[in-house]
Amino acid sequence: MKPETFNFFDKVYEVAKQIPYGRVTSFGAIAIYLGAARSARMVGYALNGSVAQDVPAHRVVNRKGLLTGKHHFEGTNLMQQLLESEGVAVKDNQVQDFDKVFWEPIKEL
DNA sequence: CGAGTGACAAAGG
DNA sequence: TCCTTTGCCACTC
Repeated sequence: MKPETFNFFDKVYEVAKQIPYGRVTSFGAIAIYLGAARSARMVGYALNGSVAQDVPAHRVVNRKGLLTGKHHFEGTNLMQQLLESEGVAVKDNQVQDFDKVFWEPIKEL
């Protein structure tokens, strides 16, 4: 694997994999950590293949704590169930105590 | 290589 | 924090 292969997408996967249990992060936080704060959309775009990358994409939500990408999961409430199983309170597709479970790769990494 | 696209974010109302 | 508009930028075709 050459460094050139380690692109934006791959970095997103690496960061997402490092999200601690019971914690969530936002697309913007990951984007900033990757040095592309304005490419937050790409983070979500990359996570499209997160399932194939064994990435817990259910821990990645938008900056409001909303499970914007639940539509990309199998079921309609799978994403929420996964988070609740990890101890993250989710209500109406929105993460409760978002500021408490928020995990910033910038600080942690 | 140009046009379209998107799991967002920030700014304005 | 709600709704709308704008910007952005990496990826795909």
